[in-house]
Amino acid sequence: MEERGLDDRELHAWRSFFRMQEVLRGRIEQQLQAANGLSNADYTVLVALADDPAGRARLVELGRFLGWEKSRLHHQLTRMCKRGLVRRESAATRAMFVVLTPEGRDALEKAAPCHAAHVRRLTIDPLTDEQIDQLAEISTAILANLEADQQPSR
Amino acid sequence: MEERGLDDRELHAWRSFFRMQEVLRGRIEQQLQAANGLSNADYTVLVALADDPAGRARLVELGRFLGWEKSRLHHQLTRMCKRGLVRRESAATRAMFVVLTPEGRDALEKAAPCHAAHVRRLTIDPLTDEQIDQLAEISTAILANLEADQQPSR
DNA sequence: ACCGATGAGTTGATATATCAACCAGCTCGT
DNA sequence: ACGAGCTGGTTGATATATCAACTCATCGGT
Repeated sequence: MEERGLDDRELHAWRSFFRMQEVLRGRIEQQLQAANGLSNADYTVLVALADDPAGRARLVELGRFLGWEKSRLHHQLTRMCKRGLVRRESAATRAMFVVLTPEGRDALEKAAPCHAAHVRRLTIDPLTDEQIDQLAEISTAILANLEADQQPSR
Repeated sequence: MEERGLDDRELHAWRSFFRMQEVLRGRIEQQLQAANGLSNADYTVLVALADDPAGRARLVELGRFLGWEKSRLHHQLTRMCKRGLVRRESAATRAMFVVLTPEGRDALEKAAPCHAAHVRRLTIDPLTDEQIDQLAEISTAILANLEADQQPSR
C-alpha cells in the first residue's frame, strides 16, 4: 500500500538502511554535542579547514568541498564565528575566507579522538572487514549515481 | 590529523558512507517536497499510519515505532494537523490518537509511487542484487549494535 | 562605454530537530 | 491516605536546514 515498485527485498534493504542512517546520525550528533559541544556540522567544517596548512579556505571552495549550499554555509559560519571557532577574513578582491582560530583548532583536536572512537564503535566494530569494504563500494556507487543524475550545480 | 583511530580503509568507508547518506537524504527530501509538498518526515508518518486499517495510532505507539522523541512527534503532528493531513483524537482515558484524514490518505497515495520510483532510481538501480542484500545486512548489523549500545529508552 | 548575465556572498522567512521544563494522572510502598 | 516517582503529553527556546530574494562585482559582447 506504499512504496510500490520496490519488491520486498528492496523495500527491506531501503527501510533498514534508512532507519540505520537516521539513528546513527542522531547518535553521532548527540555524542559530539554532549562530549565536545560541537554539532556534526561544526565538526565537519573544522576538519575541512584543518586540511589546509594555514587553516584557511575560501568560502566557495569550502562550500563546493562540503557540497553545501552557500546559504547553509553562511549561516553555519556565522554561528561558528559567534562561538569563536573560526574567523571571517575578507581579501582585497571580492573574496571571502574563513580561518580556523586557535580555539577552533583546539576544539577540533580535543574532539577528534573521541569522535573517531565513537564512529569506530558505532559503525566499524559491528561490521566484518569485508562489510566495511562493501559499505565503501556501495556508498561510492550510490554517490556516483547521485552526482550523475541531475544537479551538477551547487 | 583528524579522526585518528580509523585507518585509511575505515576512514574512507566512513566518509563515503557519510557523504552518500547526506546527499541522498537531501535529494529524497527535495524530490518529495517538490513533487508532493511533503517532507520526508510527513511521508514517514503517513506511511506508518496507513499501516493501521483505520489509519489510527496512539501517540506513544507511533513514537516508539518511528523511534522519535515524543516532542519531535508532537511538533510534527501539529504541523501535519495544520495542513489537514492528520487529525488528533483524544480518547476518554488519558490517551492521544492520531488519525489519517482522507486528505492525508490521498496525499500518501499520490506520493507513494513517485517516491518509490525515486528511491529505486537513486539507491536500488546503482547497486547489484548482491549489494542490495549486503546493504540490508550491514544496516541491520549497525542498527542492532546501536540498539544494544546504550539508550534502550525513547 | 554600456548592458545583461553570471557568480559570490548576504539576508530573512520558514520548516524542522533537539533539549529541557513542565503538567497531569497513575502506581506503588509505607 | 499520602507523597515519590513514572508515563504520556505539551510547550517554548534554540539550533539547524532550506528556500527565495537581494546586492554587488566582474565579465563578455556589442
